[in-house]
Amino acid sequence: MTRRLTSHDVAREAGVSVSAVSRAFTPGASVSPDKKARILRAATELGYRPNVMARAVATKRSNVVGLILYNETNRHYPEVLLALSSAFSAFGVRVMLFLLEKEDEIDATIEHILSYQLDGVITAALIPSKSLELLRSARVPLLFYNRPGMEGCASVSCDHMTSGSAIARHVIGLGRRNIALLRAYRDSSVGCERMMGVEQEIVNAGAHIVAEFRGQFDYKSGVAAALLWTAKDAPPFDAIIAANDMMAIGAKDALVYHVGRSVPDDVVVAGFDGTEASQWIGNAIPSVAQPIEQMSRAAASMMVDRIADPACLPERRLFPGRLALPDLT
Amino acid sequence: MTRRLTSHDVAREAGVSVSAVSRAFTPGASVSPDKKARILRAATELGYRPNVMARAVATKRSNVVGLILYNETNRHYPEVLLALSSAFSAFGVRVMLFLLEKEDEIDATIEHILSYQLDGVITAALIPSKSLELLRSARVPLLFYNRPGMEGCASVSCDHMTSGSAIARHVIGLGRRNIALLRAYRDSSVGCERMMGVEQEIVNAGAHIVAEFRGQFDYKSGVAAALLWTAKDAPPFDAIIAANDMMAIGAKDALVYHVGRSVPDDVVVAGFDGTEASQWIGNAIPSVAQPIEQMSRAAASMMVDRIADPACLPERRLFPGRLALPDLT
DNA sequence: GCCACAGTTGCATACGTTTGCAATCGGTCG
DNA sequence: CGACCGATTGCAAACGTATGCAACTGTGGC
Repeated sequence: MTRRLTSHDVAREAGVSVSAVSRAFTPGASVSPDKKARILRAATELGYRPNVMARAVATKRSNVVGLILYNETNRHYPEVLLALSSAFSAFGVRVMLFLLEKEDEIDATIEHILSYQLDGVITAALIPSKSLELLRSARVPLLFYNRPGMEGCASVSCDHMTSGSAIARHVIGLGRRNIALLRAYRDSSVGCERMMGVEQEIVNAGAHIVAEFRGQFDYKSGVAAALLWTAKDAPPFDAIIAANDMMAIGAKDALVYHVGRSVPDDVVVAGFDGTEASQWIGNAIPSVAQPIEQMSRAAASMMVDRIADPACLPERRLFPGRLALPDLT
Repeated sequence: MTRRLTSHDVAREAGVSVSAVSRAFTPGASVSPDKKARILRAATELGYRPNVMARAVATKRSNVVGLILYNETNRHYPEVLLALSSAFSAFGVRVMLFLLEKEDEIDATIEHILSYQLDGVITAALIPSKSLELLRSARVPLLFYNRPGMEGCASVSCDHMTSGSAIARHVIGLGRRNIALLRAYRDSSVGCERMMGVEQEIVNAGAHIVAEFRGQFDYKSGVAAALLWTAKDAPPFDAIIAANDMMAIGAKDALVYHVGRSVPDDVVVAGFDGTEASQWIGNAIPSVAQPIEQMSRAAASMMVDRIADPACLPERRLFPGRLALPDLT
């Protein structure tokens, strides 16, 4: 039964005290260079690595942040998770994932997070004010990702409204005037902001919203909307703008394969997120991509700052979307 | 400056010792029912939650497992991550993500993992024998996910070979005899196993492999392969089987939109993974889905077992793929 | 030779929990 | 009534690290 190596073992091996070992592994601590070298040599020789958990208990800092995500089918979040995890690792910070299976798990999740002594929390989910208060009183820095966020809370978001205006301008620039809007459900802040931008641009340009439908961000919703809009008695339209790419692709497929319309000749179909699929030759959906890399890096660095100085101002950073137009070769 | 609540606070409030508080929060510990109730009441009243880090130090068990993934564009892994995280949360175990940006980070990552005192490690990446030895000597249970794994290592995988046979049988059942193979790079075990199954079935059925190409699991590779195979002097083919859906969709798109072939009439294109995109009307790619949910649940329960009893046999569980045929309505 | 001083070092304590052990308690059985 | 037994309880020592503080070192200035 081999016991795990501790700083005591290294101290004995190098002929110094445990304090010295601890200091050798703490950047900027007061150790003479030669002693530090001797300790590090002994450590690598024995195969010692400081115990992060014990360090966390002693310093009250875990170097781990929590990430709260919905377990929805939205294929966008996994990508965000990877980008965030990668961005944080540049700061030596790890990410622990907290998935919400159901809406009402959020309070229990916050309780979990509190007991994990995390240094901070990034959430892509809304947080009820009760839990928000809990986090605040425990002084754990909070950062909203793509959420409007509360007053006094830091956030990193894509500027969905101007993204909406941009895609609408592009569609209108293609000569379309009668536009059908494939919205998301009402409490999706991202979906609402996008569509607000879209509407505003349509109004400004004097084009028309001829039909609306609320979907669930998924392929099926797109199909359903397109079928509904092409039933008889439905008003004619020459463009569809959907709140995300999945719905746009669903609508496009239904138009082409079920109804026999030509896309983009008869109808231009546009979406959001700039997913890979939107750029495939077979889909060729104009879209607006979120700058996930930049947003993640910003989130990571803001979080690290807030951990270092909790009194740091709750900045809200907005990143513009990037128009992603399919390469029609 | 409010200090964090500790078991001492609860003990004082409830008029008991810290040990009693600890036992009240430890299932199966020896506390009288009424005292336990009093403690829990005091705890919720104060808003106390045990400190998981400190507990981890004391018990040498963190209730956190590490998950090693490649940061590749493979859209399949994020889904696995979510499923695993969800499966583990049923056991009260959290998942900490370790992303490999580059191939050579694996050893450094293992070092990190060791210093995090994780209870176990699930890896979708190969692990060099040096690091493997490190993990083994630290007695941290290891589980390979969709990797052949070493001797004596537990693993959970999809049975890619029979999946390959199944999809090939399906393609041949559609009357195709001249099949082009869109392989993955040589060191992808998943890709190789799939193609071995495919080849075996083709040979058994007396059909022919008329062309081969190695891709990178991405859309672009599929496009490139299809263009290559339809250049003049290339042998004719009536089916393509690709090592995953992305490549299959790329090949299909190139055939349809660049070359003007009809899919599936002229050429049947099949893939692997049963992604949502493969089932879209516009793609309609026959595929084989991995039973991610079941695999994740199996992985979680195996890992939990191995944590409880490290001497537990290194079982290898293989799950059959599920044929995913597009709904051609 | 003495003092001030900056840089090192180790001791001891703290971090918040768990747990072995011994003590205590109440009850039952002979 | 005493002995024994099981359940409960608190004390104290872990777990592995960080760090304030005092002691110690060697240096230079007067």
